[in-house]
Amino acid sequence: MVTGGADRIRVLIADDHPIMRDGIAVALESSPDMDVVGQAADGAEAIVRFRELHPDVALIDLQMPGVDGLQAIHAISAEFPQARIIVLTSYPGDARVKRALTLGANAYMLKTATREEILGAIRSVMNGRRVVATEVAGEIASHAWSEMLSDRELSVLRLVATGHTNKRIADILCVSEDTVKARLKNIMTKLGALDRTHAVTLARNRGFFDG
Amino acid sequence: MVTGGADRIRVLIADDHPIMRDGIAVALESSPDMDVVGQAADGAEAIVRFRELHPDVALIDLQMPGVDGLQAIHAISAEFPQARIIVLTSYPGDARVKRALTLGANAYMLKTATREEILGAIRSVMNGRRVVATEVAGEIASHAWSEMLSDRELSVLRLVATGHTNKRIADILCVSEDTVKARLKNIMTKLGALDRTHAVTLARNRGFFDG
DNA sequence: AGCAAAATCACCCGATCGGGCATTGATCGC
DNA sequence: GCGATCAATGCCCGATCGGGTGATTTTGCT
Repeated sequence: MVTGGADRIRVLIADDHPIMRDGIAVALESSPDMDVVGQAADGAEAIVRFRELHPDVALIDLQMPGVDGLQAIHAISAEFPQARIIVLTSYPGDARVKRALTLGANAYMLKTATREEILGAIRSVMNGRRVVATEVAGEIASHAWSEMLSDRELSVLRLVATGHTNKRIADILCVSEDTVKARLKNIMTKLGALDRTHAVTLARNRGFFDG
Repeated sequence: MVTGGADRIRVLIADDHPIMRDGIAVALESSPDMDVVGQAADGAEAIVRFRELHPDVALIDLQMPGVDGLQAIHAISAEFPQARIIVLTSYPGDARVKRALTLGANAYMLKTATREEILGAIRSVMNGRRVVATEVAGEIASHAWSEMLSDRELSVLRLVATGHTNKRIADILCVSEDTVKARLKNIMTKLGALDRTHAVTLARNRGFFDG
C-alpha cells in the first residue's frame, strides 16, 4: 500500500490522450496531498470509473470519442449530485463553458494552465469554490448579454453548416421553409452574424458545436 | 552531468500545454536511449531552442500561439535541412498533414498515440524513415485525388467564413466580383461542397484553416 | 389557470448566390 | 516561339437568401 494518508484527495483523470493523462498524473503525484486513483480514455469509461471509485474530484476533458465530456459530466452529476468535477480542456468558448457549468462542472480550466494552477483549482473545488480560468472568464463576460442557442436552433445551424438549403432543412425537420427562415434569422440576430456562413463560424468559435 | 551516454537521442519538445510537455518528457525519460534537452511553449521559442540546442529530433505541436507549428517547422527546416521533425498534434485533416510534411516534417502523429507509438516514431525518424499515424494515412488516401487550395482560394474562403459577400470580398482583394465568384466556384468544386457555407465547413474539417 | 417565451407558419421583395459560357492576359514548360 | 495552364473578367438567369411584418400554436413556469 503506497498511499498511506487517508485524507489525500482522490482524483480521477478522463482524457483521450494517454500522454496528457501521464502529464496530469505526474503533476498530481508531485503533490503530497493528492492521489490519482483512476484514469479513463473516454466518457463512458469515466462514468464507470466514477461509479466504482467515488473519487473526490474528477478531471475531465471535453473532447473525447464516443460519449464526450459534457455527456459524462451530465451523467455523473445526475447520479452523484455532490461530485466535484473539473473540466480540463484545450478550448475556451463561452457556450461550451456555460454548458459544462450548468451540467454540473465545478471548474473550467484550459490545458495551457500550469501544474500549480491545476493543483490550485483542485484544492479550491475541494473547498467548495467554483473556478473558471481567467481567459475564459473574460470571454464569458464579453458575451454575458448574448443569449444561448436552443436545441432547435442548433439543429438548424448544424444542417446549415453541412450545406443544406432552407427548403431541405425544412423537409428534414418536418417544418415549413418559413419556419426555418425564422429560426435562422433569430440565430443570426443572437450571434450578430452577417449571413448563414458567418453564423456557423461564430457558433464554432464560441463552442456551440461539439468540435 | 546526468546524461552519460553520448549516443542518446536528444529531443526538443514544443507544445503550449505545460502538462502535455510533462507527459511527453516522462515518456521519453522512461526510455534509456532518449533525453529531453529542451522545451518550448510556442513556435518562436521552438526556433530559438532548435538553433541553440541542435536536437536530434524535435516534437512539435501545430496549435501554438503566435508563431504556430507550421511556421516553426518551415523556419527550422529551411535553416537546418537535415533536421528531424515530428508533428505531435490533436487533429488530423489531410490538408494540415500534407502541408506539414511538405514544409519539412518527417512524421505526423496524433496525441491519441501511446508512449510506445511516440517512441517508435522517434526511432523510425532517426533511422531516416517517415511516419504517418494510421488514422491520418487513411484520411490522406481518401482525399488523394482531390487538389489542395491555393493561397488565393484560402484568402477568399477565409473572407467567406467571416460573412463577407462576394462584392465585399472583391473590394477587399481588389478584384472584380466575377473573379471572386469564379474562385469560389472552383473552391466548391474542389471540395465537393454544396454551397459556400458547406465549403467553409469542409475546409475546416480537412485542416485548411489554422484552427 | 394564466402569462411569457419559444416555435410554427405565411407573404412580399430586393439582394445575393450559384451555374453556364466565353474572353483576355500572364506565366510556365517544352 | 507555342501550346498549356491559370487568374481575372464579363454577362445571363433562375434559385436561394435575408429583411420586414404579422398571426397562431405550443410549451414552460408560476
